[in-house]
Amino acid sequence: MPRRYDPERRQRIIDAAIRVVADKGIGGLSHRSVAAEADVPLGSTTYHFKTLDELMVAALRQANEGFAKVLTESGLLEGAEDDLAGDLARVMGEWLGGDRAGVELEYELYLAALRRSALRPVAAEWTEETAERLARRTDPVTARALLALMDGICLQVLLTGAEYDEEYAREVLGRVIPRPARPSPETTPAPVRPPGPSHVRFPL
Amino acid sequence: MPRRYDPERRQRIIDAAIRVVADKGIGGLSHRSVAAEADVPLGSTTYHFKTLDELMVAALRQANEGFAKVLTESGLLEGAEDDLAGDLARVMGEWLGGDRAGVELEYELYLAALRRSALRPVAAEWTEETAERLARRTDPVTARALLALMDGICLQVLLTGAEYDEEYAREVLGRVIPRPARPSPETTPAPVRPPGPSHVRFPL
DNA sequence: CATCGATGCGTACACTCGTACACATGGAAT
DNA sequence: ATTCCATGTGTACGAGTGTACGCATCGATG
Repeated sequence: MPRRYDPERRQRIIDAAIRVVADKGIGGLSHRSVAAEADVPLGSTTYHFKTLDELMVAALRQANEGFAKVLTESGLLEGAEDDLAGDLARVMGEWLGGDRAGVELEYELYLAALRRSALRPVAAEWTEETAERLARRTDPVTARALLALMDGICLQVLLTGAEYDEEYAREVLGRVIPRPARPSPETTPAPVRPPGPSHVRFPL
Repeated sequence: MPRRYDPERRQRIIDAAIRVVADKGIGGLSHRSVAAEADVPLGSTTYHFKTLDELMVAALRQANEGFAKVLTESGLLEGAEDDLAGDLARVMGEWLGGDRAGVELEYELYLAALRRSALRPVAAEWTEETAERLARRTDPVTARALLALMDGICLQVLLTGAEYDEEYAREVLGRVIPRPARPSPETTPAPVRPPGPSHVRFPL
């Protein structure tokens, strides 16, 4: 009986759970499948995580760091440039274009909160935090809206199998961001920017 | 042996499947659970739907009509008024405020397409069609963006347990819609009210 | 009437699941 | 040194699963 008193046992189980969800989906998540993937006996997974919900909470917490990391490393949050929409569209592109399975995994766990109330606080926490970080380059309301729109765009891509269109994303994200009020008090509400949808390609 | 040769057997099975998903989630969907709910023998469900994917496709197709119906009945599509954002926000409010379980059901089936490629064409079809209908009151690009944003907003509400804020929705939806540059005098830039991220309630 | 295919019905098999529990082990506290 | 308890291990049980298959029943076709 090797490997007893493994101090990282718990972490290894979480990692294994993430791998399981990544390639078999949430439906394939079970104490047994995780135990096999982590190469630990069944009793070990049930000991550390009494219920699958507990395990999913831990997995979601860890998986959530995926996009957060991309966001951090993009330097987008420190940047002070004007083109926030373009930056976000680019980051989304990198995220979606990179480890697609990882993206699906994150969304699958995130969306699981729809039915599993145990996951809701974690999902809420993540939304809260990300919106807050985003708000550094805009205002809280806009940050939340950008987050919602990004979610919607990603879902359209993932659910329908469409191609991600960065130009399109940049365009519509830009519309959500209020233009910095010009000093001239005259340029009333007009969110300006001629919509010119003519040159925007559609994801099919 | 009553009820043989039931011509509506298939439809009744689909209805039962929807009820099962509605109150036990997709995880609770099985040939047996559906058979019990529809009050038909097991063999009947397996006969009409060889796989659960087939059954889910049928269920999703039918469930998708929920929001579509709300959209139609709202008269939003025929209306020619200016406040499309407000109309959409109102409709969303009605939808979310009404049969909440029904909404969760629709999203659950819709989101299931993330992992089940069999559902993707159906999801894509629905998106396509709804965007098209929406485009009657704006342009195709905007329609798609509105759809994405609405999905994102709904998900934030459903996943985090937050309250739906119609005013907020109206505001940000409005930003996505390009204003036909018209010199209307007093339309204010509408200062924003945050959705109050600080007091998001958790269920439970 | 005879046949045949679509549909319905019941049952059985092999499998996976969560859960429970009894037991082993070793570090920490006393 | 002894005790205690968190942790790890193995096994078993009952419930639920998809699937397959044989038979029953009807409608239509010839």
